[in-house]
Amino acid sequence: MAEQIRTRFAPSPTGALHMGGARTALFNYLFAKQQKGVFVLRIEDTDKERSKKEWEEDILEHLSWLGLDWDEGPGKEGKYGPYRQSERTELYKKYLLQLLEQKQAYYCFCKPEDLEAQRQDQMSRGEAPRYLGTCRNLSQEEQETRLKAGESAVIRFMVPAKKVSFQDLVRGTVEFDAGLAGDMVVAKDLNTPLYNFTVVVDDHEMNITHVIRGEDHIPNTPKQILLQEALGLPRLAYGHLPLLLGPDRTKLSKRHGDHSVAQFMQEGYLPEAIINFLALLGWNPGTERETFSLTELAREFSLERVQKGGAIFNVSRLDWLNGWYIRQKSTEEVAELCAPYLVDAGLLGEKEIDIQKLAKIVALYRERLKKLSEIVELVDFFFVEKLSYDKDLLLWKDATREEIRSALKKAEDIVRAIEEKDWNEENITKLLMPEAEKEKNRGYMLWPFRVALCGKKASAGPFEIATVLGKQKTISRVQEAEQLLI
RNA sequence: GGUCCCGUCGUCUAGUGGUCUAGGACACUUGGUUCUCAUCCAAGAGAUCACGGGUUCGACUCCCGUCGGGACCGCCA
Repeated sequence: MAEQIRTRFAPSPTGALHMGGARTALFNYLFAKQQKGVFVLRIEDTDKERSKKEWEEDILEHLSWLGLDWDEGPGKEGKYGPYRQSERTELYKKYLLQLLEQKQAYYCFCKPEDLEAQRQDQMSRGEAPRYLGTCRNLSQEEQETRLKAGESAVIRFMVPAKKVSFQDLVRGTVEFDAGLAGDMVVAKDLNTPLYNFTVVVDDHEMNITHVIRGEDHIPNTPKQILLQEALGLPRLAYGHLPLLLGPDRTKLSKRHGDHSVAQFMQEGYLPEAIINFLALLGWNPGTERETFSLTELAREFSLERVQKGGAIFNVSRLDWLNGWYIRQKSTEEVAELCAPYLVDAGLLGEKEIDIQKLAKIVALYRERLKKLSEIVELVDFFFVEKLSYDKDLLLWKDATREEIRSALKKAEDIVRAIEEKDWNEENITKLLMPEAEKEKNRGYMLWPFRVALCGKKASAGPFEIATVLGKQKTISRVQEAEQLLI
């Protein structure tokens, strides 16, 4: 039996889960699921300064919201835990000691300021900045005495000066001269290992088989491979994903605005839409199909079909997908999803939520929604007592106030004659439409009638609105409009 | 600057030597459907396949070069 595929998403809790991270997580999830493998979530919180519990919570919460459930990770302990690097210090220490004993790592006493000056100097001369190896040949004794004397030091890995090439799952052969940057710091001390080191240890210890991450990690891969070789660990499979880009074609970042998943969730984007959108950014099924659920994606996904070039994060496409997913839902479901927005806007009390009633309103607007948050300004007129709008809005084309007012009066009379029990869309349409036909064109009656009911230049149809509004409110709003025109 | 990666409509992309006078989707424009908006339907505009040179009977597809864009060069991850 072939070895089970294991992928991982390894965010550092130094900020909210953003779209780029979500897409990396998604691709790892899809690859694992499609191969009947395991998707691991590992929190890389070795940077004690910048890591915050709240960010970890944000990441966990939004990953779950997106439906990217991890098989192992925080809250879902498996046999390779713990899944927070801050809880694995002893493990890293063991490997650090191994490296030191093998004389493939050494203590470096160079001052950060000196190193920085060196870098500046190299840069100014147009050279590649690299560590010169000042402490590389310090004897064991000297290292120990200086350490005992309390001199501050870091641990450097003796990077072999050789070319490393690996088969990237999306790019093919990638070759690097790893020695170029000089010996790298793998830990500040035995209890404070750094990124490139902990990744190598954990990916091995957690039995990860495929490392799928952003293209920005390509330069880290050869370093990690060399570390694996020094530690005697097997090499993993790597796949580097194209970056998510801003409109200026640079890596998506804060500069391009807030792209946290939390933000999109608040605005009323559906997880299905975000997943679908993200999946098609850098990957495609090879068919002309555009919409996929998570499960369908997991079935279709393959790393071979992942794009090499970066992709611009194009919100209008997300909007279209989001609208599409909203239209796929039942009115009850959409009402359920919209309710919190109406409550937040103060249009509805928490306790007054009646999904059946709300569904009738939502039914008129479901196909107009791109984001759930838009529901508020679309349907607010159903919830307020008195409308406020510019009276000129009632005027249709070249009609005079008088003409409009009399059309409204006619509509009012017709509507008034309808019995409460017969108040439904069919009847209202049947009685009002012929009358509207008598005008120069229907707009002379329908436009002001509709504006009178909702106070907006764009809305659902007048008969639908009247039906939901009810007879009393319909009549009073038409009367109010007539008043405005006097 | 060095190293590495990438380069088909505005955007996401299909395309693995001939079926491509380059297909789809979003966005855009126009028309149709009960006044508006949206949906839906139909149509349209939009890509000298970055450029130059090879290889080949034939290149968007293979090779080389050029140009352009990006990522990375931390005691962050």
